[in-house]
Amino acid sequence: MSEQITKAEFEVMDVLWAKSPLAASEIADRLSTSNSWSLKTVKTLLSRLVDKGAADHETEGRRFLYYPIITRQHYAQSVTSRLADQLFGGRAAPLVAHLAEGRGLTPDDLYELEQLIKDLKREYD
Amino acid sequence: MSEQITKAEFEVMDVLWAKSPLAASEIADRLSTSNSWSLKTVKTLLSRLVDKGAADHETEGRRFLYYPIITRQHYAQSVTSRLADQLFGGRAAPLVAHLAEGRGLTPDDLYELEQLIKDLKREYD
DNA sequence: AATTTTCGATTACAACTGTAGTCTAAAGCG
DNA sequence: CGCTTTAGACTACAGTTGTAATCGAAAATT
Repeated sequence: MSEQITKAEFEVMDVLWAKSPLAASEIADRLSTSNSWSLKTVKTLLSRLVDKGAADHETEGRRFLYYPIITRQHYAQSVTSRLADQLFGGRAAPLVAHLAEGRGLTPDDLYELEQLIKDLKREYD
Repeated sequence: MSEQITKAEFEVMDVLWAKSPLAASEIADRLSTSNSWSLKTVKTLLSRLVDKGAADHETEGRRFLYYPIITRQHYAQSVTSRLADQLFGGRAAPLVAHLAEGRGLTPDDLYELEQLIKDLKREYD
């Protein structure tokens, strides 16, 4: 199911998550700020994403317009979940603690988290 | 610096984090419950971890006793941080939200988080 | 219509990973 | 003191990933 999306492939997906459908050349353009991949490279990555079922394309004239199949939500969730399981026995608090320790959460972060927790607690009634 | 530790290598590190120093055969034994790797495989993984600077060994008689160089703390922090950056622009709340949505946080998780946040807020005074 | 450009498809190729096997020397066994 | 076991060192080999290049067909240009 949820296949291994590699680091390079993720960047391509991130472009598609921001806007789709897009042609390969458009995707390459949007990636050109962050990377220096040739168009060929981007096309290879796109093919692999299609093979893996993470994206697909429709045909427009003689070129393809790509769009994501798996959602960013879904992907984020599965990766986060896997990380939490592996590193923290599935518990959220140590994960957040590590974030806090590693880089400091801003007061905004804390406020946001507080609200989130309030909401989640309300669900338990 | 903090090198790429692969999935298989991580499992070996996890054994070392639990107890060290250990000989290769002991490590293989401890892994045998979760995996079915041959001793050779474990030794290869150990060598690679040493190459990557994640572990090292001391000599005892004619065999090696391995121990971790990078700590679990450090590793967890760097992986968590990278994930948060990549997926959530470095913000913690969406990360927790995803955990919550994906699998449900237990009331205990929430309580723990609440305490953690309280502590962190206190630091801002 | 002939030439150039542009697509996607196929192929390349080295580094990294998973998963060992072989080689060599030392250590213990008989 | 030879024979077997055991350790680490070195080698292997297919699959994945990063990073393209080449090929053949269709489209655009001149």
